[in-house]
Amino acid sequence: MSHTLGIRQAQKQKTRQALLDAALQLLEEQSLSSLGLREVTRAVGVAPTAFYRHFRDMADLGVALVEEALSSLHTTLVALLAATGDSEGDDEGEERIAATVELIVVYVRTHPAHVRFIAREQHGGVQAVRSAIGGQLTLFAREVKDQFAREPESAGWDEDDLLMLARMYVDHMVMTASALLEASPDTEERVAASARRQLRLVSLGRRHWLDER
Amino acid sequence: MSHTLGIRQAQKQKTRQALLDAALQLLEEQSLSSLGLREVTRAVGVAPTAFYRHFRDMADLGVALVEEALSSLHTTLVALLAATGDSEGDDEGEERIAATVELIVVYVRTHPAHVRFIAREQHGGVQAVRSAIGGQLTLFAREVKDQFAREPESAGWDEDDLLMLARMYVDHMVMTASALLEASPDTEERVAASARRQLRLVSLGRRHWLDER
DNA sequence: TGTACATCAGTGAACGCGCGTTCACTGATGTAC
DNA sequence: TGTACATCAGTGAACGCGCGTTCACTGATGTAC
Repeated sequence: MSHTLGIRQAQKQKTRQALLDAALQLLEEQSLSSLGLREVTRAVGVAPTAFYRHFRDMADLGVALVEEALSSLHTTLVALLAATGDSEGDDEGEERIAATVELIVVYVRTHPAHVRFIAREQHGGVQAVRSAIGGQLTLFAREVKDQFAREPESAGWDEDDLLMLARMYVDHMVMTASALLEASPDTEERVAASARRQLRLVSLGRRHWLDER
Repeated sequence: MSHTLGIRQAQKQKTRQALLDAALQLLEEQSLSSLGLREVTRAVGVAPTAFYRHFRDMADLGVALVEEALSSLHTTLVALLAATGDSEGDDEGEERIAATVELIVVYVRTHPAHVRFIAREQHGGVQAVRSAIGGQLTLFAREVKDQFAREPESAGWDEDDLLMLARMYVDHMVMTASALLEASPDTEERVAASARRQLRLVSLGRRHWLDER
């Protein structure tokens, strides 16, 4: 009685996923606007024309990749926020900062191609993909803001300032992830240490935000 | 007795500059890895083969563009640091922050194509161009660090922390510039205001950096 | 200043190649009875 | 369960096109005497 999706549809989805995977791998070495449809189908082992059964063009595939990449990032972010919510006041947030950076390090290690894709296409040459990424990052910032709003340190903050702070965190995460990509295994710890100090600085600024009136 | 460079060499340089200008304009709508040599020569009005008198390939032209874009940014940065050096202690640095953001706003208005190029190719698909940009930004960070080192607020800071702070400023500038590009004339002021608040937050963090020991 | 030769920025024809897209097709899967 | 027809993911040939690169060239500019 279980709904098994049908052989045809299952096979179609498998091909679609293969196209996405192949594209993502090819995009490690080039940008979306120079990636060809034939390159992708060749890598998968299907005829070029099969591509059209799944995507209108490469921009369309790019938008699908954004969805895939950022939904996995979303999972990570939610985990990060949950971990962030507890243990307060005891160590000035040092533990949270370490956990945040560690999560980013692990994410980059497990999803390097996704991170590279997002960093590259965030300002890349394909309009539809840029908008998709921008929209998702704005959503992320709003979630982070909502989390911040629940924390006691945010008493007295107005909405705009909270959103600004959240954007700093999100942008900093993307930047750290991208910096970790370029790092070799032995410079990785340096990058992580620098990211932690930057978060510490922002956290200090946050704590003193309302001091001056 | 003045050295007038010669008609031939002057004409060559003029063509070279025309190629750079045409490429920069074409790159507003696409990324370097998808820009063709023939597109560029067609826009200038010379034969495709003339390209090889000036550049080995498009990556080579890209590196030349990085030099052009970041040397004008360098001029702006030096002006910014000079303006930053004076007037201390009276208004918590609010004036300096306003001046910094205003300088970025003006720079983006006067050099939008250069800004877009740097933002796009910083993580783009052409290795040589990525390295060129990365190297220049690192140089910038070092200059900013040297300026910071001269300021009284930096007493007691170690080298690594100063460099980290400088990188935050440089990265923030690039990010703000890129955000301003996407902004319409009526959202521009919102972006600028947010950038100022972010700088204020960092500045607060800087002031309290040594508090905790 | 004038002449003879060298240099070299830009030309234009030619090449082979891979591209995106079209089209009519095939044959396994799905559906109706 | 079996049969007859519909659907549709993937095929393969064909197309016109613009690409990067080669090559021998031209003619204005530069140089030596």
